[in-house]
Amino acid sequence: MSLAGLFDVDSAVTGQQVRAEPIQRRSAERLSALLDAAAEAVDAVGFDRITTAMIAERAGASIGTVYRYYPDRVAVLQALHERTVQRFRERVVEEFESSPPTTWWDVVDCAVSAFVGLYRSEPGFRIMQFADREGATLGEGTPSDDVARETGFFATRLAMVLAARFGLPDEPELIFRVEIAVEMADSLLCRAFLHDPLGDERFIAECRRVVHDYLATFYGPVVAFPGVDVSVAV
Amino acid sequence: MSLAGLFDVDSAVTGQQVRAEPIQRRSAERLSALLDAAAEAVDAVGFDRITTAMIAERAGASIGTVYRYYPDRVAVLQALHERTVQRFRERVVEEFESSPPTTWWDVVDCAVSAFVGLYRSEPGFRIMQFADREGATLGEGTPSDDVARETGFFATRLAMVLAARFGLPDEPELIFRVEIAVEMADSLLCRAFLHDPLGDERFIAECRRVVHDYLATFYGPVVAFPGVDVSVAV
DNA sequence: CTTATATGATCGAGTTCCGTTCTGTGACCA
DNA sequence: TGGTCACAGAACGGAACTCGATCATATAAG
Repeated sequence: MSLAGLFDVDSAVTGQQVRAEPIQRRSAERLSALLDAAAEAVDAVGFDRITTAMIAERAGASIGTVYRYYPDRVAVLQALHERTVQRFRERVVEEFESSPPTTWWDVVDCAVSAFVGLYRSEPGFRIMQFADREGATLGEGTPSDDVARETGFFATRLAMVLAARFGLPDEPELIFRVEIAVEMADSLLCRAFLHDPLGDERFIAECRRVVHDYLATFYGPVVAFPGVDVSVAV
Repeated sequence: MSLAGLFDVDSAVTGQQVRAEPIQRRSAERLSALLDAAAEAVDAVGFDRITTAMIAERAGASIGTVYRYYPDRVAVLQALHERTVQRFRERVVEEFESSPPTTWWDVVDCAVSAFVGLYRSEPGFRIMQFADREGATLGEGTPSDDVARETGFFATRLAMVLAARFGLPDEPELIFRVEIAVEMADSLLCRAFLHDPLGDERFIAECRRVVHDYLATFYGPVVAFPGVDVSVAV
């Protein structure tokens, strides 16, 4: 099983948020144009301030067109979220290919780099944080419970890679620990970009260190880990 | 400077979200009744499903009364958030008094216990997570930039306690590291309560371990720390 | 102590804004 | 030329928010 395969598109969780599959090619372009518009709007005004009219206008479409493809407002945001998660996975794979990982740490490093890179370049990337938490707040009758567990899903995939390719023990604990690591990294990276659009380097660096140290507690330190002193200081 | 003083009410960040200060005593009761109602509503339907009418009805007031005290819907949620943060601080102080801390770890431990305890007992406590992130998404023209930095504010206070009472070096790094720790703990504890209303013990325990290990990297391990093996395993 | 008056506090119908639906019109295909 | 796909924007409904009328309380005057 290849790295790319593990993270690939087909294995993604697909919520049925699209109302009508695009028949003509023109439609597919409209669809992505709508998501692009939503992504811009996310950066411009934030999640909640987004109006359907705003999305339609930025996409050069009309209100009706939005509702042709999505059942409601939040479905658009969910679709954007899924596309963003997908692009994140693709970006991780790209990082793998440009600098093939040789240790489990390299895998984590690639994931962090991918996250940071996309946060800087991809409009509306902050939507990553959003839906994960939001799915929980919807609480009771949410149909797509899968979406709420995106982070857990990604962690599971990542754990599989680490087990299959780098000999980490394939136990249930592995998934749990990777999820812990993902959760920590996510929060620290989001914090890094909270006020700084380029991302506060101190938080990014500390994120790498924290994740490394945490996993190294169980799976041994990586030799020649750059810039981190694992020993106890002061 | 006492522990209680460090966390006390007066030093809290006060966003001017209240439209009119209550003159008569009756008003103060109304105000807290509105927040109580909002808190119930948070648990009942989640953030976004909350309507102003819902808050008014639960509080036994009318729509107009809500808008007498708060400029808009989100201001009510922000006020609830601040009150919750305040109660969290008070709870931490209570924990301090019931079992006085003797090491820096005890302080962290109290904070975690306070967080978990309130999540279980205080209605609408999940609002903690919310506004921190949300303040950021509001982005540009937010008048109260202070509110967005609640976490950072709390971390600063906590760092002061650790420095003043437990001899941790009073450097800028301390604040930064405490903020990292708070950020990690926050995300892991929220994750613990994401699907489990009582909080997943595994995540709570791992939160304690992670925070301890991180701070111990800089400030030395705590002797006889319960149940955590600081040495590298496997 | 009673009454007058000002101001705080409350209410809820009315207004506006926004999400969503629906109907009419044009574009592509057989 | 009939039929389906795609689109636009007016129309609808509900929720956020405003505003003037009304009630409650505190202070001042008699």
